[in-house]
Amino acid sequence: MTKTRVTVIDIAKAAGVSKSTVSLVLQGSSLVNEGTRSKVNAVMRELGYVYNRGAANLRQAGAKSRIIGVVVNDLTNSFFAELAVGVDMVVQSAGFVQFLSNTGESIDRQREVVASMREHGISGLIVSPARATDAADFKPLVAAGIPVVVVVRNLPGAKVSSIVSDNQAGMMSAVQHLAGLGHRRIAFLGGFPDTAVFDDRLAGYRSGIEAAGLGYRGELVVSSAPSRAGGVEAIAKAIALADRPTAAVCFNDAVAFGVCDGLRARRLEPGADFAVVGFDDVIEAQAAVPALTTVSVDPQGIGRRGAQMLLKQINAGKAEAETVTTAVRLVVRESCGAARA
Amino acid sequence: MTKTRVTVIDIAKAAGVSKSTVSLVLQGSSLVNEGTRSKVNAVMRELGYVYNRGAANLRQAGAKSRIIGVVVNDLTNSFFAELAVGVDMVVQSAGFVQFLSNTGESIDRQREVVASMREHGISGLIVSPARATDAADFKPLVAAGIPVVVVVRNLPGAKVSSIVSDNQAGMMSAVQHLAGLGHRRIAFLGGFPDTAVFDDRLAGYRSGIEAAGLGYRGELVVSSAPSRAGGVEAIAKAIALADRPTAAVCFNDAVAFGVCDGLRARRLEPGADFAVVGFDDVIEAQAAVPALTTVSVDPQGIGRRGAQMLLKQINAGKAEAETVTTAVRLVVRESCGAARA
DNA sequence: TGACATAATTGGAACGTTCCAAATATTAGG
DNA sequence: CCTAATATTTGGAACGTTCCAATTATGTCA
Repeated sequence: MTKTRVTVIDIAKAAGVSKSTVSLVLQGSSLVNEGTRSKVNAVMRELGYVYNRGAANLRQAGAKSRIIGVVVNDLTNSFFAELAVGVDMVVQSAGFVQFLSNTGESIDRQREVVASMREHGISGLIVSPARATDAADFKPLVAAGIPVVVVVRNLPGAKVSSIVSDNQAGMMSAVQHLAGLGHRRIAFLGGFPDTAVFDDRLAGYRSGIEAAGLGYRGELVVSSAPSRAGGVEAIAKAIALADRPTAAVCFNDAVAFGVCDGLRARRLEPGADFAVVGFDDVIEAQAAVPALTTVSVDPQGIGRRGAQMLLKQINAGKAEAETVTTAVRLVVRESCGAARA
Repeated sequence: MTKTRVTVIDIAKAAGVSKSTVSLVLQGSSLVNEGTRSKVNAVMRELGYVYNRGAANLRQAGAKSRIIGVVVNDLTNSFFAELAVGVDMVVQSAGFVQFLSNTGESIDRQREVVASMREHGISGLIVSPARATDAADFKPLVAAGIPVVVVVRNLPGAKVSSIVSDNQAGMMSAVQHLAGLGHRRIAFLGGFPDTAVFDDRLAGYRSGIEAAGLGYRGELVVSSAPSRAGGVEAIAKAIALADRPTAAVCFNDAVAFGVCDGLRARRLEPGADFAVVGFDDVIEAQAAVPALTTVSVDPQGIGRRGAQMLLKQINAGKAEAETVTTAVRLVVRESCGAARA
């Protein structure tokens, strides 16, 4: 209806004060008289005033936009959705708003999205980088004084803060648990070898194998897409091996679910005929049949923690890169066959 | 490093042209000479120029912010995550960015979030409203010329566009399918009666019952929380009826899973001893045991469609409220017992 | 070459806010 | 009633962009 928006000047005129006073009220300054304040507030309500943050942080000439950018590589994976929710919690209670985008593992998209966020003047960025992201990609951001926190996947070589779960310890405990149940041939299924997370988890697998006194054998490591479909594929290859494994640790829960599908297609019951352990503890893990034994990483916690770290850096005005690995724990349910034993 | 950011004026100076020319280049105007353009572009790259969208749309005095707000009521539910991904797809390829927030069904949070988005000058809003959202809540937005599209849950009485799935037809076909399998006593389980979606689905149930020549009987309708736990509760009540049902359509898939749990707890096998049909076709539906027969609604499609509708309204500059119901289809799997027959 | 069209460029003046220094009101102390 | 202190208010001048009207360069035609 009204073509022209209501500005501080309109408020000022209507309330019989100056625009500066209105601005003071907006900022909750203690300089302004109580009576004036309430009158101004009343007028604002009456005229339906909407604060123009764009204009404000144009003047404020700084990174005071109160926008936090969040970039995840796969929002359809509930792990990352949970992560985003965790970030949102602390970001919102700190009076910031979240700018969330999904890259779907596309590195071009990621670049676009980050550029766009920068144009909008985000005051910080939390990112779970797409595969094969170049460590130098976030250089310009930090050079411009915009704090960046990398979560879930770390970016070796990049001078940014990061929070990753303890992939190595988690995978190691999974392997040792299976070994403790008597399995001697334990496969490692799924995941793309060109990621740091894969390397970490594989290293944990290897340590677990060796700690259990089993020999590490390369043919038991079958990589694939880190998805349900990838899991189906991986288990097919593993089952075809001459020296067939009796158990598997999977790159993540999605792969584990795929492995279960693949087992059933071969009339093998996960848990009973073949032990399966996942990684992540996504929300579906406990409701699945059989309930998935998996390494729990609390994505929401990582999100919250990452957001706290970021806010700290924003407030400090200084980006001291720090790296945190969060503890994980094995959650034993049914798919490993422990219930039977 | 550099305390002061690079502006068009810096570029202008370095390139030996005026700021107006630089602005023209930024907008891709055809007025500017090819040579000048490339020189300006080169300088921009060299100095690491970052466009300041805030300043731009301050001047442009309009809703040209290229930000789309997306508000969902539960991001941890993969249904809504998928929806957001669908929105993001079309929004991004149209050169907009997405501002996503999660309300977690809190109506206060929803208000905050929407207010904040407005301050940031969103040019449109897509919202899956929290429960019990007041139809008048989005009035100020549309009054200010900001298009709003409501998805998934409709807001009767609000003059905004909306996209909802065809709840009525979906539920009706589910009932008819069960009737076709020979069931005469079909229950409707789960959901809160104070929502428009519930009313629609219940109406569909009723039509289905009547179309099949079965009498509608109120005691077969058992409401509960639309969750897994609610499903357990609802089936307990239904089983206790004197004239016990032999099949049930459920408010959504979560309820349906709970119903399966509840049946098993009574040594009844879903699919074989009691037919269960869900609604939504969440990602877990096909992997569950037994695979869930359900009404598929394609959240990503709704997201895409909603975004297209919104963009259309933004471009038209005029919000012609339209309501679309998207088709749904029954996906027959195992939990209805059809495989047996 | 002059006249005129066309192509390319350019200085302000906005946009809605915050900041600053300065002005004005109010109060207290003598 | 004057002075000094304190409490409140206030006009500009920014911020980085786009728009407009006006200017200057480049061609074209007779």
